[in-house]
Amino acid sequence: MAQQVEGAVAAPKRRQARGERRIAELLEAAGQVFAESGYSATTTNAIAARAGVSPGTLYQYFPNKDAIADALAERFAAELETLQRLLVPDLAALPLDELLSRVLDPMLRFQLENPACPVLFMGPDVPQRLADVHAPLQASLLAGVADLLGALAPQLQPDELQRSAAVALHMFKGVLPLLVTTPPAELPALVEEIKTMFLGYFTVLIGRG
Amino acid sequence: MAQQVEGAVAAPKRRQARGERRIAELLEAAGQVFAESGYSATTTNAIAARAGVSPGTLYQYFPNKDAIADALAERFAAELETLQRLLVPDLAALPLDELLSRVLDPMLRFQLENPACPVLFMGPDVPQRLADVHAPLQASLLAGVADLLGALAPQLQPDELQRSAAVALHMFKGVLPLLVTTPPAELPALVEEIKTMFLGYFTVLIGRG
DNA sequence: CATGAACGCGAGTCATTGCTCGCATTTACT
DNA sequence: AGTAAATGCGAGCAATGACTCGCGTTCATG
Repeated sequence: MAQQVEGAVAAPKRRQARGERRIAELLEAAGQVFAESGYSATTTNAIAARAGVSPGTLYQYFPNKDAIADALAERFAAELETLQRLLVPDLAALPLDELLSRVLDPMLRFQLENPACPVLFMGPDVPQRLADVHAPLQASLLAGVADLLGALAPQLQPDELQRSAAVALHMFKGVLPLLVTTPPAELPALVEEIKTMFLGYFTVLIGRG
Repeated sequence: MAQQVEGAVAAPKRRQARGERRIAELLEAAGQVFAESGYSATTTNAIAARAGVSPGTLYQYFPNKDAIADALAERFAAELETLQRLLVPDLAALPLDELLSRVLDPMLRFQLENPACPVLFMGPDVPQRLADVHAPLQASLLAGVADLLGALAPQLQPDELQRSAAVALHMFKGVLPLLVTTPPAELPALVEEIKTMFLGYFTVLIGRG
């Protein structure tokens, strides 16, 4: 991030100010185009055009199309890993609706600001390597949800917890497209509705003797 | 469908026996490949190869790639329209779990047998024309769900019904990937879990005075 | 069997798109 | 100002994939 000093560390590229900005712009543009068109249908030329630069400029900062997706996905992975730390079983002590707010609010905000995230993580047309790279994160998220559910509903068996956690994650994924297509004015109501959805499901899970 | 007669109607192609079979094989293959790779990432050559024919043969029956997706989508649309007729508000008289079984069982079976359906109807990379063609069906499904919900929870306002119906539909979409990746032995349990998910959500919606 | 039409093939064409290269411009530092 | 490196461009190169074409095969009919 900070290499104004001439001594420099690791990657001692000199004039990084513009470069870093360009990279950020390119990733932003890539995120938009990926979100709109999916992975295979987006062209590098479209990304460059969206960022307002020429194809050559794009390829000065990224060796190929995959690398762009990688860089975006890595950023997403880092943020998701941070968000995942919210999924501690201690939360189970809270009232269910507050628990849901604590977990869902940051998660939904992140997804709203990064609509390309689900495309790159779960699109059917992403390069296999990218899918492999993020399988562990998916698994870890799943485990986090399963643990939380286990704390909420101790009577459930491990395989039931796995299944319920998987269903919960897929419910979440499923409503993401709604987030980005909903006009901002109706967002709060939608977020409430999503919480209601989880509230209902989890209540049934907990209430099963 | 049945044109053994030589008089013929509309499209009086003569030797349809083999041809119809090929078309069915090609659509079946296309469904598989679309489901695996999404629209833009599937190549017509891959479809032909999956069907065990040459590219030229494929293009004898379909003018272009879009037409293949169209044919598949039209078939899906027809089946979905049939399934949608199950969504009558009369169902609201039934116990909630039986209502859910009546609606979800056929729906889930259809989706399980046609994994390409969500890809073609909701993929971000389908040609715009295809998306337009099926927007009405989507809207009609949404209205059906909203009506059913209205019968179940009469105290909800129209805009709340719309929102809840949209969320319900997206929940459904979201769990579809689970269906096709779940080993057959665990399918019944998954289906039960999906019903539980809707049961919880709808119960909260109904129970709100 | 003869014949014409449907069927089938797969190498080849053409447009698209990922990507490169040579050169011009900007910037940081002397 | 002088410089060298970083940045920028956009016309093109090459690979991919949608689609065609000419020819051979199979089948329903007379």
